[in-house]
Amino acid sequence: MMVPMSRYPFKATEAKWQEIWDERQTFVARLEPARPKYYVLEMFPYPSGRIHMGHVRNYTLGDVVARFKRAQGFNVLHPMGWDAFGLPAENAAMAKGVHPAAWTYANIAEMRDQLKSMGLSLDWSRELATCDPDYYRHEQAMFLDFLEAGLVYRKESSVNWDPVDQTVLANEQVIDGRGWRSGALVERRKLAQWFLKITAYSDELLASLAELERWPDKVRLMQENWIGRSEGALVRFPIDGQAEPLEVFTTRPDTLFGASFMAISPDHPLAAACAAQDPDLAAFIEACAQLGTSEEAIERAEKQGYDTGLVCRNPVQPDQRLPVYVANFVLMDYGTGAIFGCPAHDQRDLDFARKYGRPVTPVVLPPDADPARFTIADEAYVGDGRLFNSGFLDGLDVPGAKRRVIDWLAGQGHGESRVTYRLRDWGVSRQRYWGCPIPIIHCQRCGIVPVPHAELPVTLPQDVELAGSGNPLARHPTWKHVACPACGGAAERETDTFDTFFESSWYFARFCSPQASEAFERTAADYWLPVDQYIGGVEHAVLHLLYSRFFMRALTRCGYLELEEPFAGLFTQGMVCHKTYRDAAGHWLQPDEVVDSPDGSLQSSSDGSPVTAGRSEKMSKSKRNTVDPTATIEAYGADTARLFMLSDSPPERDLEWTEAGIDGAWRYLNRLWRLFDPAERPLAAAGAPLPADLSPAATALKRAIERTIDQVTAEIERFHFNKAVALIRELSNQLESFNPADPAAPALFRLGLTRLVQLLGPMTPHLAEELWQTLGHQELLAEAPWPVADPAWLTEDEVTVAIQVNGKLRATIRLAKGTSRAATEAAALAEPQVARLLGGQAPRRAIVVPDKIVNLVV
RNA sequence: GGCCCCUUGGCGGAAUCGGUAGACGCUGCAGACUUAAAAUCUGCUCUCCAACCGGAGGUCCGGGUUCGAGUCCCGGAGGGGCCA
Repeated sequence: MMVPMSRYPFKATEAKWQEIWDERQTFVARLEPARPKYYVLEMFPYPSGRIHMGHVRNYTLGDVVARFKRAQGFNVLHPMGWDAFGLPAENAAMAKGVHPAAWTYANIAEMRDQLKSMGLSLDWSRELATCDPDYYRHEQAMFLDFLEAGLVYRKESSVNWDPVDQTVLANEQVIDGRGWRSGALVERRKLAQWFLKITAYSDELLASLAELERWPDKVRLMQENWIGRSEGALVRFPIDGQAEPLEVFTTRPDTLFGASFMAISPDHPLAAACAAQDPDLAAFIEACAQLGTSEEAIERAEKQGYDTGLVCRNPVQPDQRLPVYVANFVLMDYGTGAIFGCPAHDQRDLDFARKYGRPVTPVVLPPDADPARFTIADEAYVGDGRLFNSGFLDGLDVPGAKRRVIDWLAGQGHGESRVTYRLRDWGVSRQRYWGCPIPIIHCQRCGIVPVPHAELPVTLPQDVELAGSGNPLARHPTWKHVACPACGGAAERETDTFDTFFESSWYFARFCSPQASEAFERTAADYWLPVDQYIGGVEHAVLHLLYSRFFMRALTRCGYLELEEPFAGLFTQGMVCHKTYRDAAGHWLQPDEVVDSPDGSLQSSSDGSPVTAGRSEKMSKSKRNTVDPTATIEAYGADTARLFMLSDSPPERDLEWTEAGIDGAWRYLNRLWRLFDPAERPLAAAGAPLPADLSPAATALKRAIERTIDQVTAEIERFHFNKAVALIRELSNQLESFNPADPAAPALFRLGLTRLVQLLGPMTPHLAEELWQTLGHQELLAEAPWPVADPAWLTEDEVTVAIQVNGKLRATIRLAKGTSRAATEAAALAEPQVARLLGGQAPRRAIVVPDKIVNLVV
């Protein structure tokens, strides 16, 4: 066995093993019902053209889990696909004159090669792209089934409308109230759109969060906030001269006696009714529509109202007249689209009351305040206290007053308790070309007609003109014109396409049977689902993950699957960051455009002008602080990049990309390579037993080997990959410095190196596979079982006990494990260093924790 | 504004339960090898006092609980996230 002990030839080695894994179909998953399964999934990428460091980190983390679980004997499913619909393809098409499909598939081809160069243990036979009609035909069928199940409806809803581009904008395309492309002021416009009834599951989606024990608390909290359950009351305020009362949802019914006005949303039907007789009001409502649709924009805008002239009566004190305003800060989508204003105890209401001269009556008295003198200046009091100025509620605390007033309202027929949610139904219509067509036909006579299942998929037309205004599908000369499936008359297709979150809400289930003619093959889905470990960025904490949870419930209701929670375990990784650089003019510079001077200053590599380094930020094109993973893999190999991704930073935290860190990983791989030099460290024959008599050093090494197996296994299980790497490095340091002349050395080297390679397998698979072969193994490391520590060597017979005097460490002693309290204390007192400090005095008190610590108090 | 999280050497970080703070690595310094450099190897690298032995301080700041606090509690500062 001759191994060339120069530098580790990563290029040839990585190519060699990737080819072997591929040929032997090592990572192709097969349904084997008798074996325990483990489904590892990383969030699939958008095919933007090139992978970035965030991908490298994400897929490295997932690959460690996949390879680890495989070694532990699980039947692992680890697939990859493409989130292939979306706006960037349309933008690229317009900018470069390529068809979105051509652009997308070219990007996929490129990125597939890049991912393959990472040596990931993926089952590529299950690859899918969501823009493939064979994929999206199923979601069209799902939509129709949801429609039938009552989970889909169509309603008028506000969208951000760019009046110059004549197009609908997503919220993130609105920057400071203007269209990102045209720069025109964005308007709010009503459009009939399709909605999925996610709110039908509000309570369930909220309650089940508690069962997602392997999800980060942070994400569960975010979803909880997003669903936003609030308990309160529905209150009916009679309107003078009208039969129908004004319905209001409030979380503070206890402050009803402090009401001083009513406010309704500009979109409220009552506002429209009043505007019909009042042109000024109509103009005001029009102006509110300029505000855009985001809550943030509405919140930041100045509070404005318009008095409709209508008057409500306060149910708890009917003599009180409450003017009704149309107000720009009341949202139609939340509660009932109407509120009562209690200025003393709500800041927004207070600002409004001050502006329009409404009275401010405090009704909750803070603890210790004097009821005769307590007044509200320009800050509302939102805290706890006792009710006053409130008739039959006087003297109650806030929760008590809420219960009391709700009982009273219910008794009088003026209201009842009510739970509302912040969560809104999911609007899935997008006025774009590069998305899944919504399989609906609009017929003049029959109305809304589903496309018959047999005619699915509704595919996108190839010939499309993307430049221009409005929805490209609507502008297409022929595509939308069809015969009505019901009456045969002339009708038109729906020209909107689905939100791309639609595709990502079920792709993980499709991976179980990606070629099946039906959406899911039940045996496969039942076997593989749920995903055991899902890994991705925290930016998807709410939308994607919540939609998917809803989707599985909806699919279950429609008989597709039997599954509630798609992701049993979730891990959210941190971002990859890098230093930022700017030249004297303030332009961002790429890292490779900056050179270090010997004096420590930074200069531009092109013209030598001075450069300032900024703080480390998430890698982004705009800050030009990206590092191309392919260049790194070219220069150092995939294993180096992977190892660096796992070292140092815990995976949930942000990782600082540094050249020094990459160098460090590369040096370590070469060090490992040299560790296998048979001239330096001859190995015993495979299977040769350890000598019976071990030197103390050999015993310690043997123990270290076994303990490392045990600890690395535990750390990988806990996702503490940085600690696992540290432990592995520690063991290789010990092997490196072990005396080759020790009689047990050849056997210990073989054992230690074997274990080292096995533990490294999930992290640096190519090098590990190569070294595994060097050790003489015929089978692949990728198919070898995970090592198990010999428990006999995990227990120490001697332990180090720390001795403190008054809480300060003064000495450490070695004692036999399990030494009694009394003996431990005696040994501590006998320690010369301790005896000196005690000066012959007996300690006042001695705390003894056997095998751990002694604290002597004097 | 509300809720939640974080803060440990020059740097990334380690320290399952309240029990030896700084594992592992990066950087830096010194040395070995070399004609020289790279690569590699060895040693040192929290601060202060001390030639050495050793000692004092130290986990954002201020309090508290405890024999003992990076870890628990209260208050504050700074940073981040979510919701407004």
